[in-house]
Amino acid sequence: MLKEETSDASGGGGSGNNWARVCDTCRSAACTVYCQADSAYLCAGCDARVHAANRVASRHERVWVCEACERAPAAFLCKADAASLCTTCDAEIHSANPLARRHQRVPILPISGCLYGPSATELRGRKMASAAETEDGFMDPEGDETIAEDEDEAASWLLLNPGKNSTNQRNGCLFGGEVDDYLDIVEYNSSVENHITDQYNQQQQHYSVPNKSYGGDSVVPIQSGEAKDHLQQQQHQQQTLQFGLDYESSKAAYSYNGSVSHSVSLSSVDVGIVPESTMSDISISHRRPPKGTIDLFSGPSIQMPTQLTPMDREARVLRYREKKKTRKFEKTIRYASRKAYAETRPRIKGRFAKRTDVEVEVDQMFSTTLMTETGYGIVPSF
DNA sequence: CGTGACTCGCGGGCCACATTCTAGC
DNA sequence: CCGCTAGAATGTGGCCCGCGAGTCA
Repeated sequence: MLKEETSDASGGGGSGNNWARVCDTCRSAACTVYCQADSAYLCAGCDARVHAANRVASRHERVWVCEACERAPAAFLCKADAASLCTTCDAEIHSANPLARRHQRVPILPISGCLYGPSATELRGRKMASAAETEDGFMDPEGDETIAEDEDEAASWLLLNPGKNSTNQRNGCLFGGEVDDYLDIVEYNSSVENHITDQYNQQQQHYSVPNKSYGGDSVVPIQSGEAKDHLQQQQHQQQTLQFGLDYESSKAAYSYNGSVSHSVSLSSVDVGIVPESTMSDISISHRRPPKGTIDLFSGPSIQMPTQLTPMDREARVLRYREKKKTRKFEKTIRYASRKAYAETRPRIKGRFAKRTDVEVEVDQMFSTTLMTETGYGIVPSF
């Protein structure tokens, strides 16, 4: 019904055009809230009317629309700017300069009922209780069997990330899939801090944002230019990478300045190409943890929860389903320069073959040209 | 209904080498 | 502590081949 034009609801509507999104119901007024259950953008009037219609509708969770682009659900509240921002705008605005990066932001909690009624804290409990209801929009249409399957699968791998979940739990809110997903990305940047926070600062009340010690932004994933276009690929990648993070190696990863922008002009860019320098920074912490540190895969760092409350399990399953919806299976290119080289290498039956001296010379010429045209950091071999 | 032969599609392995990273000095 | 160097590890794309699933007699 109202699901048309909402496919970009997951924060992708950031800076497409400057026009505010119109209400999906009346099609006349600018939307002010996004209803997660209906997947619809509504103006204040329609929101009040639709969600006051009955008790079920009144429990629909809504989030404010981004104040910057007015086209996507807000995911973060910037305290410094006193503005609600979607993930895209948040990333753009707060990666603009070092000062902006230090803005403290907190995830926006969904609201339900009357927008000026009960507090979000009260409503959170309701969401937990009603999460299994079909009108929450998360119910799997495939039926109970699939759900049980999902839950089993979810339980099998979601448990690998206890710290993150505990953070959300501490926050007292099960975020919508979009926000939660974003936090998973963010967690690449902030996992270290959150990990420590989880261990040593159980009293912290809200999702940890400040990150002064590393000079980077713990909330906004650094993205610019091409990298922003491949945010989703990075999501997947970073979700994977975060499991391999450890404190020492992540410190190195935090040293990047976030202003890297590479242009990729290869013909086969239909896969997610991650800016090389950024990814190399990431790879610092991923590929080979320095000796003397503990890899999460081999060490005892992951503390598997011995027992899950039904609420915990439900929350994890919901998060898993949301992630499952947004999974990206496209191959992610971590090093565009290596891709460029691989594409130019001679092959015999698909295998790389040794190059002749002539080919080496040609390749050197190509490398020089490519470097000047694309900005890749390709160093010709001598 | 069970079994063997055949086809089809998927996924892993292989290759060379530039790049990246670590250890040692 | 910093810089340099040597060596090891990593990642990249296209093709081949094995294996499982599906179909048919």
